[in-house]
Amino acid sequence: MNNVQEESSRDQKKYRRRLQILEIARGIIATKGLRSLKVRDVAEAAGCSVGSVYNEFGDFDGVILTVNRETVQALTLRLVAVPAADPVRQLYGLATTYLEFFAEHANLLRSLFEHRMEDDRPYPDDILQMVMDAFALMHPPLVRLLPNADDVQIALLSRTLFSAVHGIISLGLEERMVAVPPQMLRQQVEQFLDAHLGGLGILPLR
Amino acid sequence: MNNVQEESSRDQKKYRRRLQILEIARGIIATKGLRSLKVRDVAEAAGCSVGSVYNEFGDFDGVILTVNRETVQALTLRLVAVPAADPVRQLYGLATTYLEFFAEHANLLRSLFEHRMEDDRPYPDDILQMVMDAFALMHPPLVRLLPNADDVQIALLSRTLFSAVHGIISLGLEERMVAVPPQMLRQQVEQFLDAHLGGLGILPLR
DNA sequence: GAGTTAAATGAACATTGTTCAAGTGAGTAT
DNA sequence: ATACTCACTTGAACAATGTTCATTTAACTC
Repeated sequence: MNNVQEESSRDQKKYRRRLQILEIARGIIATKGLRSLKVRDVAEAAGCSVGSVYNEFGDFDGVILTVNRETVQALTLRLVAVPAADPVRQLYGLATTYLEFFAEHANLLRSLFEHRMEDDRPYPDDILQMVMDAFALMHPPLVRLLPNADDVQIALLSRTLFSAVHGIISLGLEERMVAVPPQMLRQQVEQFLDAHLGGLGILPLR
Repeated sequence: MNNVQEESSRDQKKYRRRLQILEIARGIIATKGLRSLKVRDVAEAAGCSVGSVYNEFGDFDGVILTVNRETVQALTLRLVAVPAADPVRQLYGLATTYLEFFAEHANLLRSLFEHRMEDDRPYPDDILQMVMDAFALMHPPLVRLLPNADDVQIALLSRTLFSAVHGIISLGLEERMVAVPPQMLRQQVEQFLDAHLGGLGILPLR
């Protein structure tokens, strides 16, 4: 039972620390990259022992995967908030929103796409599914714009188009590779959509 | 001076072992992924001490980067061999050749695009330049197909288009993500080019 | 308050990248 | 042929980092 001095139960404390660990890990990944994430740094910053990190997440991959899971969730929140009134604007909105999110959280996105599991353990299915779902968000507007097309074809097209946008953005923001200026990148993505939608018989925005 | 028993000078031995180390490292990356590459494994397989690996490559990143360098070189060789007679076919050829190469050497390509340097050391410029140059191989055919376009615009378009193809392929081959069947992926890439070239006012192949 | 149990601890261990003092041997000079 | 030199090799030791677990702690229960 709770008394006055203890403001939180054991579970609440545990949960708070879990969040704290995740926040610290996310901060390190975001600012210094996944490769700079170290168990001891996280434990020290969270004011606990390394054992506690393992107790909470099983292994270190568990911390990374949880951060990655939350990254997809945050991305999805941003993407589903794109207005759906005009399907063409929605497609542009999805692309530029992805660009904005990627630019704001480049290292978190890289952690999501580049992290490899130890040995041959499989990547968690739920994360993969969330990524696939996010990439499928172009499906509804495409259905509206191509009412005569096969639904399976559109599903494929949706993934293809989003993957293409992903490629343009992820390589464009790759500072290793003489990065493209961010404003130019937006223009690049939009021009890409102009041409591609045009080629699909859809009247583009410009 | 050489005698009969020693078939090679010191330098030749050194060079041979360098090649051997690279071959072993490449094999491990290709079959088990970059994360499974270990100095001791490489040294043991090459029949030398870990110190010799360091002596030859400076640090372990040096081995990885040399493998990556050779990967881009091999990729470039394949891409420049694409026939240039018909610029439209050349564009399709570049894309499908990239797909083939990526499918054959998925882990080597991932090593190239996903490897991050320790700390904040910069990625070697020559490798970045080679990647950029490879991605610029769509420039000449695009110039021929869009004679009235600004050359800078075409340079941008070339990189955008290749980046898009890269995104489609790298995510499509990502076995983590319920990979797309390989033959379907080729069709996907070609349909992508159909639509995009069409949108650019270029008559596509199909 | 005593007992139970989940959680925390951190030292010890395992793995892996890195260094370096000592040894080796191919080339060279005499 | 012998001695010398110096670049290269070696592998043990070290450093950094992920992982485990016997012990301790403290929250909860009765």
